[in-house]
Amino acid sequence: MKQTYSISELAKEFGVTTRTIRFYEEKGYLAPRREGTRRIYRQADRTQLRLILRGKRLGLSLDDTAEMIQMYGSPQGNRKQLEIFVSRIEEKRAELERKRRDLEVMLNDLQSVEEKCHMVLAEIR
Amino acid sequence: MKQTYSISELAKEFGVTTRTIRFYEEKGYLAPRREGTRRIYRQADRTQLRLILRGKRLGLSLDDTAEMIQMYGSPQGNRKQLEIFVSRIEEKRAELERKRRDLEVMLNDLQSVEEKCHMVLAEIR
DNA sequence: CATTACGTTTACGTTAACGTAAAGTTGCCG
DNA sequence: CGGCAACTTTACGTTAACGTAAACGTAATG
Repeated sequence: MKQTYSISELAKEFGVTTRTIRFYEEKGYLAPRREGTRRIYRQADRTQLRLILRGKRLGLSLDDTAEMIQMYGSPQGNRKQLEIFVSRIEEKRAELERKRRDLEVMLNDLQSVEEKCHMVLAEIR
Repeated sequence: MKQTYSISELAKEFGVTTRTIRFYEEKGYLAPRREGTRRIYRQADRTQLRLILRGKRLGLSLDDTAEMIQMYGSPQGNRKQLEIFVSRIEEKRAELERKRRDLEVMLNDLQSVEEKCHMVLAEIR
């Protein structure tokens, strides 16, 4: 289990370009250490990148994803702030739940199409 | 149950702008009838729009979504073609399954954060 | 008949998320 | 020491998915 990674190692591992990784840093979503001018990524950076890419796959904007990642920290603030926070979490959850329903429907549709195909194929023979 | 809709009715119903709907038509993903110059949308168009927006919510590109919608038709072609078709379906399914796993994880994470919040809130009182 | 509401086409503008190219630095290998 | 491989910064380019504005048509309403 490696401790640190170069930018191209990370790029390779996650199937993105180095430009993409630098772009995320440029936007403030990654902050690797430096060794001279070289970027050094640690486990935490790697995790951060994984979370960003996960959000991306789900069609979230970088900003939205970053907001979600923020939420993963331990909850702080007074009662009022916490309640606001909870309601923001609820919003995100509602959005994700909707995506999940959409996903279920699409998967069902695909499956039934595939079954149809198999039936037609079985008949051809 | 209405038979036809104007563009702004559809826009309102789905929470998009008329520009968006015209854009989809411009790209060939919608083809409403005309009454003079006015666009008239029927149930099939409405369904088509719903499917497009569903794909969008899941972060699919318009092209990808259109490809999926295409698949919903009844399967055609000879054996070879059908087998290729099935494997394309499988690819889509794999992609969607991955999204689903991503979603599950994010939802779990959000839930546990929310629980933490409630615990902190309970302690504050 | 003027205004208001809704529709149309045409066309240029905008934003997010990178791609791509140029030009330079660093470290190691033969 | 020459050269390649991997890294760097800077900066302009690109694409999808619309936004926005102008300029016009039509039809119902006060």
